[in-house]
Amino acid sequence: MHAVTSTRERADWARHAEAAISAAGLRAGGARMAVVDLLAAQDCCLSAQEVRDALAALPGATPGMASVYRALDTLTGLHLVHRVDLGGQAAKYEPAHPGGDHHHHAVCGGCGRVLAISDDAVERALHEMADRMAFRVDAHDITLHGRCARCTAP
Amino acid sequence: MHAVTSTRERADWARHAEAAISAAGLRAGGARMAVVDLLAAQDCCLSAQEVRDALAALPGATPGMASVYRALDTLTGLHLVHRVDLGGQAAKYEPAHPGGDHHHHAVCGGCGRVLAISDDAVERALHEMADRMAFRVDAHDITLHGRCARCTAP
DNA sequence: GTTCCTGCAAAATTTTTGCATCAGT
DNA sequence: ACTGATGCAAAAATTTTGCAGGAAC
Repeated sequence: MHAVTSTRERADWARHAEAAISAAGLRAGGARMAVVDLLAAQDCCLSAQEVRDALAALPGATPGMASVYRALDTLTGLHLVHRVDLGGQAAKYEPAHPGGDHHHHAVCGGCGRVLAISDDAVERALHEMADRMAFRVDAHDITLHGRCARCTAP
Repeated sequence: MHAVTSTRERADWARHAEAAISAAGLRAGGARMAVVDLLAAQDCCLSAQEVRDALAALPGATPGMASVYRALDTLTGLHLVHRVDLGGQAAKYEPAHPGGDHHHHAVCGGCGRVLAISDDAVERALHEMADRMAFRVDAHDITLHGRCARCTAP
């Protein structure tokens, strides 16, 4: 039930993102590609600040926060990145894998960790609900709040 | 399927909130109670700024933003209020009705309106998933993004 | 060479905190 | 009266914007 993203999928996403950026008539700038490459290597979602910090830890020039935000905005606009609001102050971002790896998030109130979750039955019920609604559903997010196994003390 | 909150439920919530505040050893201060009364009258969620603006439009003293935030924090801590992050910049808040009126949100990308939604099948699937998980689920949020009927132009 | 991208700095937004004063119990 | 709540102001945190210079195509 843990949504796992394979190394293959990650590389695929980075290539897909690069192609989509190019197809949109946009350029492969340094900061933008650094963000793509960093996100491609992630399992879970990152905040803009976390993206910047991670890039700062890497060799090479560190992009400014503004460029990180602009890159994330652009990628979100191209549906290459999914923006996630988990209740903290800062929004988080993660790669949107075209085919599989559709997942949601469980936030532990104890340690703050974010777990990826996925469940076919829930997705099915959600889609059936969407079909019955007078609302065209483009995307959906589910966030669970609670305690992870490690933080559930007896 | 529209989650409707009756006048009765609203009054109940305000009374319940007042009792819970008192039971927690907290006081019925002016700003705090103004926020409770305002939220009790709402159908949908409001941001802190919207709460403050609505209170400013009412006769009587207008509480400061800090007091609004503190009231909302306190109420959220007592599980009287539910904090909702719908993807905008500001968090929103709505009364947490003890028994019924468990609902989620659909955000229209066209007009920005927020619709309340609820679906038993989805809730059931979600609870079944929670039972299978190594994670104690205390609360969950579902947010749909898309277009409302009015904004789906042909 | 043209146009977009980037970085810095400044600003706008949202939320939190310190402290003196006021109000509820 | 005692203690917690409030308001103001300042600060912190997050995100956006303007503009000059640099990079991609």
